[in-house]
Amino acid sequence: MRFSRTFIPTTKETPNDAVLKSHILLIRGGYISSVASGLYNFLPLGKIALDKIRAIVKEELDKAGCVEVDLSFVTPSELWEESGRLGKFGAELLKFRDRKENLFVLGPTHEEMMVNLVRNQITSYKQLPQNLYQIKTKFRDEARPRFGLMRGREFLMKDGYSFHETEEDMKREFELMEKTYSKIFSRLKLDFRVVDADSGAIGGSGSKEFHVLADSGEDTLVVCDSCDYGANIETAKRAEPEAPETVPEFEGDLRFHTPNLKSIEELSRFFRVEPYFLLKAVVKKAIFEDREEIVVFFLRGSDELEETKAVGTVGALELLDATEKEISEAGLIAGFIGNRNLEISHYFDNSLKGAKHLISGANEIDYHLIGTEVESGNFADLVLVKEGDRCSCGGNLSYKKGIEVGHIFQLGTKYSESMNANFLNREGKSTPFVMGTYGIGVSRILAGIVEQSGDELGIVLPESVAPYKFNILVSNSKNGEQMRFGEKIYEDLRSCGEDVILDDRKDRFGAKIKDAELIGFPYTIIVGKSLSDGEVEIFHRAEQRKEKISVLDLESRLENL
RNA sequence: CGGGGUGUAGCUCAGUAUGGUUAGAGUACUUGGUUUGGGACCAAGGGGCCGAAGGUUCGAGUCCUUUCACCCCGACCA
Repeated sequence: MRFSRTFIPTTKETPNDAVLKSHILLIRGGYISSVASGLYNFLPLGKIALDKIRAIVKEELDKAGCVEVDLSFVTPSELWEESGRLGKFGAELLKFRDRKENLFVLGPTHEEMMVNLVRNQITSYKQLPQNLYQIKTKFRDEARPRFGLMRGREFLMKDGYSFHETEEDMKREFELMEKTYSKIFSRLKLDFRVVDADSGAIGGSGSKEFHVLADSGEDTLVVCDSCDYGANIETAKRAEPEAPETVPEFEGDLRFHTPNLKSIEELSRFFRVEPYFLLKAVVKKAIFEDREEIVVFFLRGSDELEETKAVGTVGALELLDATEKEISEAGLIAGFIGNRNLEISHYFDNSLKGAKHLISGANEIDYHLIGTEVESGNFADLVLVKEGDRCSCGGNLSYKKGIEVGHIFQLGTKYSESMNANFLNREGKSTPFVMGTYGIGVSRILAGIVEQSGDELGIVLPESVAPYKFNILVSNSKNGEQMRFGEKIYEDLRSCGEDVILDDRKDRFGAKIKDAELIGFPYTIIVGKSLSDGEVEIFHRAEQRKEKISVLDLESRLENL
């Protein structure tokens, strides 16, 4: 490609509506342009890069035995009613009617469509397993699109769905997909982590996310420094912390006057007791589909509540902070809440199983109980894992920020049951498919790569993704000798099948090299004034290094890049 | 959906507290000339419904009302 003939609108200024590095650089580099909130055009460079990522995804999936399809983007609302997700997905679904007043949905994900495709077509265990995927535009009417390609409304996603005879076979495929995804992200030269994830409302026994590590990531990951444990903070586990050495000797629910002492800190100081031995009560209002309820979560005073875990524990749609009014209406006294004689729903964190020598609220104003115990109740993992907590391997846990680029899911029979998608098993019995579902955010990967490797000069892309591996920069395009030599390398590389672009624009050297740095061509061959001495330079973008080389050695040097 | 901010040339922004020539700069663009290794210089040009609608006024980019769009923080995010 000749630079002068393609369309690469680079800008010197950073666009006023971009904040994130990847967003700024992709726009400045002429990869994308914005259309409306959460909507982007892919310009020639962006399109090529996206296609290259897409090709890698496809290649690895096909190797793993997956089969590509392409389902219609516009999906009939009936399918969504059938699965029960029309209301649940809510405002994120972009709905509209056709001229006959039929309701349609722009696909945000395609479980329904895919189940609909295979049901009544795959009818026997002999046709299983099957793993179908597509790489296709999705649309989610996000409440707040942001960060450019990172969280757009329209985006390119690979979504795959597998169908199995048994749970075991689905798990086998799940593991295969984990390996396949890891290969894909490795080929894309991403620094990524596979972590345990919250299965969420969708259910299922296992879910893993693939995160590109980057400070700008929206998710917090808990990772171990000595084993390969990693988890989204929403589901992260830790080894039980060791109890402090000084154990308070209180026993037997002694009522103690504690006027106005409400916070963990105040109580800890007053009683000279580690927060570990205080019973912390967190009051929330749980919202269910048909009702609301005040719920109390008990933790050790040294711990904090992880809300996603709490939501899962009570099976609520969401948890809101309870207001003072709601707390007192529920018969609770803020600051003095304890587990004794507590009428309303409450849950204990697992770390409180069999806990003794505790100090808790007495459910009575200005009184606490000392030496109380937790004997029985509903226990669950509720705790927010903190940096510095111990991993079960003994290592140290710390936080990292991640950009979610992949998510694999053991779905089970949720959709096949609700949508009546069955097959005949070996016993001749009609059975719902056991399903897995696997997603990759293809356009988000492009943002993730730039986020992770972009530097102060601009974009840095791995060769596997870069639109052009070689950029031939003719320093002075009016200089016949330079231009002829540039043309020659250009033709040579092209005939070798390399992705190469010839910067034949009439700009000066400074402007062209700035663009080369911004766009991030892996190698820029600078044909300049030293050509008369028989030399050119190769600029290595990632290392920001210039290499002088004799024109005689150029060909063999380029072959080895 | 709550809170905040911004809309003026392709892009980045002045101008708006206090209304008043023909609305500015930089950059980008066109033409001519000089220049040619780190976003050149000189000269001459083209480019604006001042987000939209309504209002106040002799007069509105500027004041008032309504509205739309975009961005940020939060809520939300299979």
